[in-house]
Amino acid sequence: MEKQELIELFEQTFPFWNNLSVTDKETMCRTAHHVHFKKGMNIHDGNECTGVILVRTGSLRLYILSEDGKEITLYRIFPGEMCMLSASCVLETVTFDVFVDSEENSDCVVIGGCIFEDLSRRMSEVKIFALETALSRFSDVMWVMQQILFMSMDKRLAIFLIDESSKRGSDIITLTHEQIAKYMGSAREVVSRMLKYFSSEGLVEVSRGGIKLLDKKRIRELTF
Amino acid sequence: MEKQELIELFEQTFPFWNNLSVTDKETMCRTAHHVHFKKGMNIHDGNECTGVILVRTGSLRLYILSEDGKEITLYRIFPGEMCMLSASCVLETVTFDVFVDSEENSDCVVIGGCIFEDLSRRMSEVKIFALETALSRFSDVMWVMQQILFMSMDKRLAIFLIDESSKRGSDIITLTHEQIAKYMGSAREVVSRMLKYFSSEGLVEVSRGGIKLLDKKRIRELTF
DNA sequence: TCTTTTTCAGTGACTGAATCACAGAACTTA
DNA sequence: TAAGTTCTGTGATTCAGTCACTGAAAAAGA
Repeated sequence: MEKQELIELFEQTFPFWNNLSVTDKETMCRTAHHVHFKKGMNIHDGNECTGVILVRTGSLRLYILSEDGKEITLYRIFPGEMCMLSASCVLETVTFDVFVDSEENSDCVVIGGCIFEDLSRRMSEVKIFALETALSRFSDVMWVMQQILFMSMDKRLAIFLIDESSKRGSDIITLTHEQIAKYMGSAREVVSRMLKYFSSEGLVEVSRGGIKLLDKKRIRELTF
Repeated sequence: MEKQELIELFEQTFPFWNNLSVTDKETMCRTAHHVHFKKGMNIHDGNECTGVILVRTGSLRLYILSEDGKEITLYRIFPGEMCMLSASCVLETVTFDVFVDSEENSDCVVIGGCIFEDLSRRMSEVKIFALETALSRFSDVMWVMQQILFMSMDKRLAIFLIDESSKRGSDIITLTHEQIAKYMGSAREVVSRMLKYFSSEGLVEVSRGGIKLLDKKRIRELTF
């Protein structure tokens, strides 16, 4: 990856970039690693401080894990966004363990936690950016929680299908029931059964590894 | 409330206090209101920016509310602590609605949201404090979520009883099943049934409005 | 190409917890 | 002491998650 390219990426990602000293800019560029993560690979497991991860292509999934292996997806990170919670050392106040997987083959740029930590200690601007980035995900997480805690499965699945369809810009969702269940914090069988019900109502058409939305209007009604 | 008393409170609460200008200190003192909240009273409902609330005596309960009235308690705020999420205007990145009730008769000091906002815009130190305070609760909320999502009722109730007993420094917990259910994000009947089971096992003794912990050792074992 | 293996989906039985609809007991207040 | 309110107990029901297993479809290997 070109240095110029890296600088451009940093410019658009970090509002504080232009206020950094030449030395700090140099350090950032020199220490930033361009990393390719294979689909399904675990990137961060709550232990060491992986650092700040910028996603260029692909997507990451951030989740919590129970002792008996149950996962709840908190949110996903798409190109242009970044993962701040993986830089646990920058955010001492965040004490719960998050896990990060690469959902697809993803190209990322990783900035070592200590580099960022050093910057954030010296420049309040950087610290504010880190805190705000982390805090803004708090709201995403609360939305997920409200869905899991307050909404019925049919409503949640409808919301998921509509969201996913608009995000990907397609009426065909190529995800397995297992994946959907993970995103929704539910179980595969539950998703399968609900999809079958949706299908019997003519809302969707299910096939192996894919769901086609037939009647978005009526699916959307379920989300109200 | 004496001005001197107020200054002392601010000194121990806000690490940035001594770096404020005399004018700012003056403004803070002049605009801070000493408010008494009656037990059970709603203090903040997610709409207007109530401001930063410092608890002096009593306790507040912060919770989210579903459309059909179900509540999940996120955390509680005790003397010496403060509620930052009620200052929604200071934290633009927090977009979900929280509700705050006074659990008991509580003496609080409220600093208007706009005063704090103005400060935080001018002094990065104040902004960092606000963000860090809010973010530190993120971890509390995640702990609550992990309990609700991953743990069985008996374990959760055991954790609650042990926590509450150590917090109040007493083996007798004077809460109704209804209150416990609200704190735990469950239903009264469920708590009643589980308490009856605990009682049949000789772990606790239940009476109207109170629970006496008989065998803390075995209750604690349930929390593992 | 034809197996073999792996991944994905379908299904019935079961369990835990939330909800509903009561009833009765124990305090409070008039 | 009666009446009202708050708190608790209980059975029936529903919903979602879990378990155990099956078959179907796709991918990999021979």
